[in-house]
Amino acid sequence: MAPRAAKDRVTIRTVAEDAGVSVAAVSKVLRDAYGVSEALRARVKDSMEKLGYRPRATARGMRGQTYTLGVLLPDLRNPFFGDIMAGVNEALVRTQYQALLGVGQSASTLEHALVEAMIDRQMDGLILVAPRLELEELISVAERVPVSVIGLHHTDQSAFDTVNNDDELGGRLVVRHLYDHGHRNIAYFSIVIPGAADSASVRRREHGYRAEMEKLGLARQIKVILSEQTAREVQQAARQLLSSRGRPDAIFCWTDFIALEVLSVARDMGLSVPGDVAIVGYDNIGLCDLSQNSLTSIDQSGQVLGLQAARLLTERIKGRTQAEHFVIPPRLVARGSSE
Amino acid sequence: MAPRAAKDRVTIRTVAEDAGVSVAAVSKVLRDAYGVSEALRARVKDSMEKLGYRPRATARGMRGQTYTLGVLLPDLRNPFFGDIMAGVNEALVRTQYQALLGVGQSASTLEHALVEAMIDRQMDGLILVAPRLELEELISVAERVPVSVIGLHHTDQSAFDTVNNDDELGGRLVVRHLYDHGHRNIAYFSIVIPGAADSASVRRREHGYRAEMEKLGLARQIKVILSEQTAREVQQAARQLLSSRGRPDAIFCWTDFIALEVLSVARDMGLSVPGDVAIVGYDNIGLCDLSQNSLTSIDQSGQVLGLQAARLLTERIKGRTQAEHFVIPPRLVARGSSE
DNA sequence: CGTTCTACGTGTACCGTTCTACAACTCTGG
DNA sequence: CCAGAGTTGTAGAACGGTACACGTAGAACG
Repeated sequence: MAPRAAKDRVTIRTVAEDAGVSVAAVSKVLRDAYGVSEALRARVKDSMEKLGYRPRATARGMRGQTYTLGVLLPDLRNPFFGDIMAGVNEALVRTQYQALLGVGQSASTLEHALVEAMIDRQMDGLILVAPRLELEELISVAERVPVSVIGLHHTDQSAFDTVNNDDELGGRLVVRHLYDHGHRNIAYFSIVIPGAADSASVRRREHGYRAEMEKLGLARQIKVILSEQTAREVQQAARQLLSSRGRPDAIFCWTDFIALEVLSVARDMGLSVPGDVAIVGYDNIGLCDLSQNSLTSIDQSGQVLGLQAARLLTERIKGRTQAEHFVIPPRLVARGSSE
Repeated sequence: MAPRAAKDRVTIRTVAEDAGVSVAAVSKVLRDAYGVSEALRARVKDSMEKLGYRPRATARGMRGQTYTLGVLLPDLRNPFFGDIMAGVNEALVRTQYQALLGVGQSASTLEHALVEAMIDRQMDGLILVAPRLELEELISVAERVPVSVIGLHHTDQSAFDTVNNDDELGGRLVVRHLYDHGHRNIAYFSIVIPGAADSASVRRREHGYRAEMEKLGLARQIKVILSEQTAREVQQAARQLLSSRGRPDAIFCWTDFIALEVLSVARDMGLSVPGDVAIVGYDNIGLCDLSQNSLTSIDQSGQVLGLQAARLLTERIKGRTQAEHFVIPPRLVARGSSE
């Protein structure tokens, strides 16, 4: 059997006894509920302190809240999600809430299982980051628990809140920037996301790219490369693209993580960046700043995304029923890979 | 109020009724407990399927297990921890257990709070990755819940299991490799970890470095640089080191994450790598392979670390009381930054 | 044939909270 | 001085599982 502490565990009853009040009174103090005098509150808090009392979240979950928020991340190797989590934790510090993460590995079956697991654990709310779930399922989840989604522009949905940067504008900014630096043959390097809705970031950035290309009279130069997500496939697609006859003179990669791979292939092939080909990413992760990468990117403030998502979620838990959709303006950060 | 489903929630009682058995019988099926016939098990499983029953982890936690394992990670921007999590999840797939993560941001107060939060949530076991907690506290935690530690060589402890690679050997391998490539003036670039015990990876690697240097008659060349963890401080320390008169011709960085920063500074200063200075990291994260980094590193198989930690933890939960200490042999992966 | 096992199920106390309903007490104003 | 309103505290029923103690039936045994 697992090692357990003796039977002398301190519960709400121990505290009540010590403070000479009822269990219900202690519970009220715990929840900052209405109907306790300052004197009683102080007395109970003293006892809790003295006894080192900590409320058991599992027990609370039976009737009330667990004060736990679940965060679903697609992947842990892309440091961008670290930025988001930093924001989430920042929003939650000094609150009673605790964020716990699950990693879905960008697989819808895993994500589905994870979301269900979080609901089974009676989490008070979920932050879903770029989930690969059907809208239908998102709604079904949101009916059971407050949800805040990052990375999907479902701005017409009332069942859950969304937090995004303006991906379409981001795409336009990139094209505009490259155009201003003399590039015309600009490709968009994207990945295959089975069943990706038009609301997905990857699509919105593509829209922005297409729209700006057309606006600049470069409709015929529009080229979208689709690769599988794995490093191997990305490299292969990049190699193929860079060795093709109509090689683009600039590549807009849908994330920095992909851009770094493309950059690697370009270097490997002896191409000069940005001389032979300019490369731009998206997310502005810390690695962009390293001189060996010096990657131009769009900053979408992952930390702010996380912070806002957590804020909206706690609001919703508190009772808001109307949906809110938060959009952050993207900002281009120019570096050596494009100028 | 948060959106909740109606009162028709399906509980263990609903299932029992539907299957025409007692609640206890259903519970037994759920837990794969002894004393249920195949026929009954099948009948109950059918009902559960039909009704879409899912046991509430909060309720289970009150008396039994929650089937939840907590993982404490120091940081989410270093992709190495993604490798570890991949291993953890791999070990847990097709079990009843679910891993949930917390991020301690390498701050002992945050880590402390997180561990307590996990205990409050009645998690069945904890995997602590390179925790910045005093040994005393580790033991205190391990007395309350099964614990498996990654990244601290407390091989004499019986209260918890440990999983590590042989960091000392790793350090030796690096020095040996650099020596073989003609380097003599080899520095160890490390970071300040307040109260880091001798058991910490960062120290063991240093030991290996020192030992091998001495063995090779390079005792007088031993040089250990200590920097704060932030990118800013690391860069500053690296710049100082690389512009000093006695500039080393090789730098062994305690992690890849740091090595990439040092590499950046070297490039920035116009130094040739490995011509002017060779650079070696530790962890062998995916980024090492990118041609712009081409970073020689020690592979410590993060995935295996995670997998073993999860395996040991579930064993301990099942009842093992004797400690196990798992060690993985490190492997040097040579790349352009050192040859 | 009676006794003892073993396998299979059941009944129900219990886990530690929250929350509803209500009692007791204190004011306030007529 | 008392009705009514507000405030502060209490009792006890949930919540949804687990696990212990026990009942029962059929098999094995001597």
